[in-house]
Amino acid sequence: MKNLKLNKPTESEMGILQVLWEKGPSTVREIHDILSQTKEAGYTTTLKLMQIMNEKNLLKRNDESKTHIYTAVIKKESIQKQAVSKMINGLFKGSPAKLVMHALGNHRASKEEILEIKKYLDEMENKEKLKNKR
Amino acid sequence: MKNLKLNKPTESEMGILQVLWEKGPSTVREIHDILSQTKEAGYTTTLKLMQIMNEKNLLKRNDESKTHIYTAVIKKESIQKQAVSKMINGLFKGSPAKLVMHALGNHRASKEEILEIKKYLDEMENKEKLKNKR
DNA sequence: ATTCGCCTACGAAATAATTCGTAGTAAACC
DNA sequence: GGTTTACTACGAATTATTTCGTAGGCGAAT
Repeated sequence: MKNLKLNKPTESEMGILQVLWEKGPSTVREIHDILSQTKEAGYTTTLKLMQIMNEKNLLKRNDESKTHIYTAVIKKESIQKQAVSKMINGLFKGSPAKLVMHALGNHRASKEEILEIKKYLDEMENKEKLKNKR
Repeated sequence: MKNLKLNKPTESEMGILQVLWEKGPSTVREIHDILSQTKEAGYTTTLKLMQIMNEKNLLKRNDESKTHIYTAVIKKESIQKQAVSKMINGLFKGSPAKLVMHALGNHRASKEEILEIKKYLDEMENKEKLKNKR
């Protein structure tokens, strides 16, 4: 049996994952350079972190060449889902609508985005209706 | 000058805050009993945590009677706002709409809630228009 | 007055997460 | 060939967070 534990990434690990999701497979150096723009940290710190993440199966790596290339194993969508759920269950006590309005209230959305959301809501309502008919 | 540091609550501290927000000012015992339903922990652990939070000014307490009563100092709204921002800037890279759709996609919203959100969106659009007219 | 139950205070252990120094190695360079 | 440069490996220190045992106090019940 494989070691497929459900390891949730720590705060710093999230930082690394986000860069990997954005850039795709990368070397430690690449990740580190990007993270350095925002955050103070030594190179070996980033390296160590990524090694640990590799052990935890958050990342996998290709070490054919001397300079290893890391890839995110865990999918962004799964973390997003998990994070949204946690927030709705915790901070917004079961009300997705409250979260939605907070999100829209504090972060300007473009007209296109607003339309998109409306469309999405319409679809939800239709599905709802269909279900009730049965 | 007062010690008003910007202490962000840890994971466990969040648990306590959430109960306090829900129930209002409470004793350690009350908080602990509620947390115990979900999570294994000794009473003195909860106590210690709340004492620390008091020092950090996350809570304040009334110790007139032997059994102290704690109140959340930090407002739920401010944490919500902070959490939503973090999520939009990090996981959803600047797109509130994506977050919104994730939230609605994975957590059933009632018809009323959907209507409410639509109303909210309409208001946003109107404000937008007014602004453009000026 | 003694015991019992519940409360606070607080040190300190246990655990988790982060950070970094040092050593070793291979390729590139002079 | 010797030196410089850029990597990895990894132990171990540091810092943050969580957990709990133990001591002492106060009031109600016996």
